[in-house]
Amino acid sequence: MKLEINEQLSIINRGTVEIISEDKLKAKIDKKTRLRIKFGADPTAPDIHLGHTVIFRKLKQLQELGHEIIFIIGDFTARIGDPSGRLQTRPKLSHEEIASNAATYQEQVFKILDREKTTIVFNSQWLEAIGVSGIMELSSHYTVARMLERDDFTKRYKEGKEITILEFLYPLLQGYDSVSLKADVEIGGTDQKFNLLVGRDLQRDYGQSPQVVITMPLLEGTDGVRKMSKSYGNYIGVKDPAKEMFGKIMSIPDAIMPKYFELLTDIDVKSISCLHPKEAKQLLARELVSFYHSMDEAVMAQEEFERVFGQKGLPDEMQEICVTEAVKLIDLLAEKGLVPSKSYIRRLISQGGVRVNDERVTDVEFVVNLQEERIVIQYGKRNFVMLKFGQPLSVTD
RNA sequence: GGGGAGAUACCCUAGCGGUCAAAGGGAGCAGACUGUAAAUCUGCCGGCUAUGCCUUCGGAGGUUCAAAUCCUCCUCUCCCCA
Repeated sequence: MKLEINEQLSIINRGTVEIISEDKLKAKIDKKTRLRIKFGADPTAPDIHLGHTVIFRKLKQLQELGHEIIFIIGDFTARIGDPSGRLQTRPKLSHEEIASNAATYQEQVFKILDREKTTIVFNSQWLEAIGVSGIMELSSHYTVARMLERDDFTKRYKEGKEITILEFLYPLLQGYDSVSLKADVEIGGTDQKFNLLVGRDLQRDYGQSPQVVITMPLLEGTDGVRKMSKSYGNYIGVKDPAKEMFGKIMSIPDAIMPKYFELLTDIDVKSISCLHPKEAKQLLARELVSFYHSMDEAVMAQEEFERVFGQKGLPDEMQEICVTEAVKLIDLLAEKGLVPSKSYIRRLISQGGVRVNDERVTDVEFVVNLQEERIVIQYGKRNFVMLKFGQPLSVTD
């Protein structure tokens, strides 16, 4: 159970970008076997994607090493609405939304972390109480010049973009969390480095031993370039259905595959180097789908993937639509809300991206006739719909 | 408080009275090629009852036959000075 310090460190080191500092971490472990490890997240968007799991996996490892994971739900900060987006202030979340976000968040997090061994706290517990005088006290511990050292602040400042005071407050509040919790270690993405360091400074100012900071790499999304994020549309959600997850993983560029293996699985990266990239990617996809769904679903997802994209076959489940009379393809898809607009589907057709029963449709005015038993429409690379002859749902009008 | 610059489609950015649904780049989508990889080539990329019509260039008014472009007010952002 209890490992040698060096063994512990080698586990902790795996995949991390930086530990500030390793010596201090060693000293802390030496002194106290069970460290208080802090990680915070705002429950603004409840959907967790693989990018987030990089850190959760690290927390899990630390948990297995016997340390205490303190998971902060930033309900207070979420309520203010994180302004770092840019021009638009995010809508302020209500208590109910935060509560429900926090709940779905936890449900996903505990696919990785051990619920029993995780302490969950809400930062409103202490931030609610500090009040204006608390903020004043807190802000006196840090200077504007130091704030502006932060990369993105510097950049925005130079580019003439706005920075609100609230944003200056953020690192301070986050740092204050560390003070309140007397954290030994705080872990975060590399983009959090500054905030994590502020925590150290504040702890020192408040007479505590500064926390050790561990940063983890940001995982690129399915485009392989930008960090995985819901707003870039390049994310793979842990709640994504098995088949979708499988497909998304297959679409990542080869170049970032090793990184995915390293940060998202326990598979030895070296062991995949002899595989054909496609094989390796399938292994990756299977591994992840198995973890977040099940082995069976992973196998099924792969089978279907091969069939649909390898052999141009059909998925075994498709959305079904009931039709009662001959309709124009365009109207059908647009009215069912399957495509954003009629212009969109028109374009798709004229570009050869639509097939009806495997035959490419070239006529924009194409009318679906109901002679055939079943009609399968493929629009775009991965969207399928099956038409069924049906009775009208409602006769009244 | 004073002075200056600016707000353009998902993002960045041109346009500065008609030829503007608006150049260019990125992202995205589709086709070819493939391994739903990369690279490359091609096309698309506001909406519609579609050779035309409608709504868009921060907001509201105004000038004009005609406005993203000119004027007025408003909102917001940035810079310089205090």
